[in-house]
Amino acid sequence: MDLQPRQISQDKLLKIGELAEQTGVAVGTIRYYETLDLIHPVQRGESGYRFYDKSAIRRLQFIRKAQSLQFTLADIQQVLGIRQQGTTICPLVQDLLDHKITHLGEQIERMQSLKSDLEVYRQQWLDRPFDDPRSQELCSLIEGVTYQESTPKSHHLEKEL
Amino acid sequence: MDLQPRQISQDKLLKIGELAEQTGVAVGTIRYYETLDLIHPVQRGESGYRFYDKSAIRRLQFIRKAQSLQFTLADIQQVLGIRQQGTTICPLVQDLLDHKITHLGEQIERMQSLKSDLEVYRQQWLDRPFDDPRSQELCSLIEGVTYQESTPKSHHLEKEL
DNA sequence: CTTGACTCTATAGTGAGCTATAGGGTTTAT
DNA sequence: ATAAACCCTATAGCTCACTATAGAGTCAAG
Repeated sequence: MDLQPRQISQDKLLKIGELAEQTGVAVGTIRYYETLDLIHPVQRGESGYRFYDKSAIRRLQFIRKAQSLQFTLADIQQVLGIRQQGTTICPLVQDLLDHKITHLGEQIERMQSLKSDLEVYRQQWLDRPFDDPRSQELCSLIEGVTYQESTPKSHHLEKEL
Repeated sequence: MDLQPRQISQDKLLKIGELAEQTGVAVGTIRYYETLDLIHPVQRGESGYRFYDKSAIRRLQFIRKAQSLQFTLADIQQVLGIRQQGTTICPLVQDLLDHKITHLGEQIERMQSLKSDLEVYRQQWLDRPFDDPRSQELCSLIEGVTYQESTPKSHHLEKEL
């Protein structure tokens, strides 16, 4: 009956499938993210269809980048959620960022250390003939690598990022 | 009736609770790892109790280290499993190591890049007064960071490690 | 004006890595 | 000899991040 169901459209808006295609994030995943308040459509059509603007693309890209770096959706929720509430909670953001930066630094160090452990291991493996019985010992190269964590409860770190 | 239930004990063996305490890995988790063949007791008492030697401690530490660096239990299974079968599958180990080393390098790079993004973001946040309306824009600093992945299907990487 | 591709909601299932519980047996200290 | 603290198996449940399914409505092309 109405001529234009998308009244507000300044630019062209994207339906969820189009957004999915442009970002490589599955439709179902986008809807799932919405239940977590990670992303919302700028409007809904009368039919209930979701419509997104271009910022949704950047938003999804940000989420994917953070995720690929081991940030959980809860982490991302925090960062994005705090933003939405304006600037009154800056110290909180500050803490969060400091925390993440520190943890990231630690994790990079540990990954670098494991990487060189593995490189040593690989080199030893290469230098040795297949049937050398001492290959058994090589495991100590891996098993023996020093491993100190900041907290005694080893599970803590993984949740800290 | 028998004087020493632990016949073979050259050194003193650990019961599962002691192993758990010494490593910080929960008893239930150790039993769970056993179902995955990641670790086994050196013997069972007549009662069915598990007894471990010291190598079990190093084994669990290795597993935790690898895990904290995003290796899955399946990855660890492979590395440890291959070891157990001797040296006949060296090329496979080689591939696995190469693969992991490469991926680790990539991930380190990406983490470094995110870290500096976050440092910029934090600095900007610090430089700006709490009530500055432009704080909104800061999000583009995070949302706008360049994000290129090696594969178009973004989910692949996480499973590759 | 119908067909097919798309969308909606709601709910259930997946896999990884555990954690908890039930219902029992064993060891150890008093 | 009895109670606490430990151990056993088997099974169920949990969190995270999705993915799939059912059952229904909507939109765009021919």
